[in-house]
Amino acid sequence: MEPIGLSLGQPREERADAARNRARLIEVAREMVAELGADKVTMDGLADRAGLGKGTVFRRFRTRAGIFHALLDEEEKRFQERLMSGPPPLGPGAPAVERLVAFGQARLEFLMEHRDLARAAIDPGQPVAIGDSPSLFHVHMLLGEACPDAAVHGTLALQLVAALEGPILLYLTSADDPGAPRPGAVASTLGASWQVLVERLCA
Amino acid sequence: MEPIGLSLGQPREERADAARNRARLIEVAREMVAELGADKVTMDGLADRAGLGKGTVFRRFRTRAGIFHALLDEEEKRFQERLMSGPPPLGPGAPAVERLVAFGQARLEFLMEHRDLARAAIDPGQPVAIGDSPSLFHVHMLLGEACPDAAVHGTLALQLVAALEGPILLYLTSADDPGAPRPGAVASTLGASWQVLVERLCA
DNA sequence: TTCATAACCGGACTACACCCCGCTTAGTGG
DNA sequence: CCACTAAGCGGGGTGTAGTCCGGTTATGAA
Repeated sequence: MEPIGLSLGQPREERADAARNRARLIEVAREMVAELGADKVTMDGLADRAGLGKGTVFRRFRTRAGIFHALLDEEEKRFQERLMSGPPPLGPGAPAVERLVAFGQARLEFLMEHRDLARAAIDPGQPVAIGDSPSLFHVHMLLGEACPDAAVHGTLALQLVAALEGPILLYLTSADDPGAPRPGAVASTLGASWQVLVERLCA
Repeated sequence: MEPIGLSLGQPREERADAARNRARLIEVAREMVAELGADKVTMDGLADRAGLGKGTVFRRFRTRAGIFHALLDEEEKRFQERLMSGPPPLGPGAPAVERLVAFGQARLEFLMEHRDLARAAIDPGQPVAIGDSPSLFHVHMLLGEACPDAAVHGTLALQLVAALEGPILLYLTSADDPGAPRPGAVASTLGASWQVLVERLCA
């Protein structure tokens, strides 16, 4: 007989050993990033140090970028928390424009803080998954609330997110560049101009 | 005796054989891109097909991305030409805001047309050189003219360029994705929203 | 024409991302 | 407790980016 009922979204839950290994890999990866920098972390090295086979690493994370994506995701969750249920103006309770400004500035700080991870999480030859990105969703929502008349919300939100994240993901030099300006300074400069952008857009 | 005079900016002109090889490599690379797609072009393959050693390819272009950058640069020059001396509103002669809008729309079309090259020209682990990018320069100039009151021009221009180029460089799926929307449609949707962005910013 | 030298060339070599497939083990139903 | 099966595991194999260095050649000067 077949088992009754429909299968779930995930065909099967992750096996216990697999989950254990994922956790261990993430832990070791975090150590290695802190110790050597993201660009010195290799799949072989990670597997060795975790005491696991190379195949295991790839099955869990698909690609090298996948590892850093997983690391970043953990931080991202904490950031989400602040948006959804933190104090205003970042969290709910303030006017939309204010929230948008606050979001941009917080997001810039977040990205600057984790920029090595964020850069390493980009999979070359694979588009950055923005479609299901919480950033895009959040900006889209606030934009619809703040300027209901701007007809092209979807696209505009995409461009705003690009304006916010692009400079750091694409154009900025990496963290260990000696001639780089202080991260805080960059974030606040970009933040100021984000504010101008948003406030004029929704005037 | 030492030769008189100061040395030039470039210590020495490129040797004739080197120049010949560069030209040949670019030519063959263009063929291969057209024939196989950018992601199927390998350094070994290029060297073989050009009848040259691999070392030569790397000396001329530094990295894999460097090749595509060189290819794109040739197109880019033609684009520049239109900005500097073409008919308005893209070229000089129209009000700054109009030129900015026109620039964005032309740039989007340009990037969509060459998006595979543009994507391939990104060197992972190396920031995209925006500092000396003509796009940034152009936007910066027009922005200063169109809204002299927006204090943060430099950064704002950077963000605008990111809003323009980011979606295509970062977030869009590549050309040979079957489910992708028509390039022209993407460019014009993004273009419409670029217009909203610029016109409100400089209102 | 010949010489000196700096730039150039080729291709073997290294390192790393990612694939593959036979073996092992966790989870399940009897 | 046992047998069965699918998921998981390991680590050798492959392809490609990028490095290195001994031999070669273009170029300018004598």
